Amino acid sequence: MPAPNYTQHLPPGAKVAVAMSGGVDSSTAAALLVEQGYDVFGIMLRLWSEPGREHANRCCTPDAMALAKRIAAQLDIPFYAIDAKDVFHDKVVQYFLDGYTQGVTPNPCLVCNRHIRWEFLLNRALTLGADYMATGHYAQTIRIPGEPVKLLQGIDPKKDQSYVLGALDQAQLQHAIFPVGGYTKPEIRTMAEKFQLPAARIKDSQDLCFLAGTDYPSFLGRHAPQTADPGPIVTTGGEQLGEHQGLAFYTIGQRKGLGIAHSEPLYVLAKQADSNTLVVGTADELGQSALTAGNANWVSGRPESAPFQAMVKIRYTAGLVPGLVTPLDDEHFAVQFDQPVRDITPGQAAVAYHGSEVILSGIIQKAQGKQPQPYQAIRLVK
RNA sequence: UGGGGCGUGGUGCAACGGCAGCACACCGGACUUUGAAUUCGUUGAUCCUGGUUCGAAUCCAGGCGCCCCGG
Repeated sequence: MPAPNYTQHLPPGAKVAVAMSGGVDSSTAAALLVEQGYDVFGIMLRLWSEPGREHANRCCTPDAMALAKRIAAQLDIPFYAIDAKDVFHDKVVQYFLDGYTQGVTPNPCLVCNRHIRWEFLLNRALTLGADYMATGHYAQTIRIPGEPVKLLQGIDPKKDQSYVLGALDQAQLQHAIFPVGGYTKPEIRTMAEKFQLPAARIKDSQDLCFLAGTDYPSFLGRHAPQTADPGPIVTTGGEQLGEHQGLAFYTIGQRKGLGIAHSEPLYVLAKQADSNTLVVGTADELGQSALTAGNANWVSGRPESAPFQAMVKIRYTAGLVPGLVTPLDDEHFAVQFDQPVRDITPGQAAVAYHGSEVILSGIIQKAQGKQPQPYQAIRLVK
């Protein structure tokens, strides 16, 4: 069994709040911390749900809440439920709706981690006397006294979640513990069995919790009906192939759902908000070589000023690709990739790594290079 | 109202007279704490009526529909 890295330089017996969800990872995290002798308590968010659909919210159904409470009781730790409905709606759901309304593809999980879990919830945990807060994220930290806390990828490359934590700052990381990040998912499941946690066999969570079991287009339809604005689907040559139902329902690189029969698969190359046009093309037209990002977060708290080579991830489930990162100003940076990269999508995060260490995170504002030629959208169909 | 061409799943195309196949789309599953991607799989068709033939998407006749030329 690998050494539990997360205990590095943690005071023995420290008081640790565990953000619980009722799932395997956070439950095992809590059990591990209890086993390590920390003074543990459980804490869980009550998040916003669509009125009338509360039972379908995957993050915090009454069932999940009851399960987490039961696990806490089994571990013999206190458990607190924290209401975060309003702040979650204001920060996350609104961000989600605004992003799609503006024509980008937002990642609400990033915002939730930054503003809900690691701000709102962390503050509650500290108020409740905690020294640290733990979550079930597959990520790792390194604490060396006198140095910034480092954020590392989880050991399990298939489960690594450091990408969604790249927006955390030092004030947050100082208090962060990721007990499961030093283990693989199978190891965690095995431990959950060993601890006899009822969550051991529960399927991993997925999809956006607040969508209430529906798909996001129908959620947009209910909460941002103005996004249902049909317009032309055209090729880079300007030929119209069909009609889209609203740019918000598509994202860069998307293949399914275009409804266009063609001799080969077509993918979304670009969304042109000004002309309400969806630009599509073949697989070999995908791929761009550079991006610029905003909302820069230097994890160490110490921004670089010179360009540097790094491995960069442009969406949650993507490989690391090499590129040159160039800081532009306090808020912005650019990345020039060594090779063209598919599906660089405004609204998603670009996260730069040195080895397994997260250096820098930002929100992609635009992709550049090998961009489809600008053209005038022309209606050619009858 | 002369000539020529074409009618096959939702779309675009294949099939020497011999089990109607492919691509795209659609639908479903897997994967995934975002949207996607990827992957596995299921549906689904010979314009109509006759004729020739052991056997017709294929050959013949007629009908219906569409396209091009008739500068």
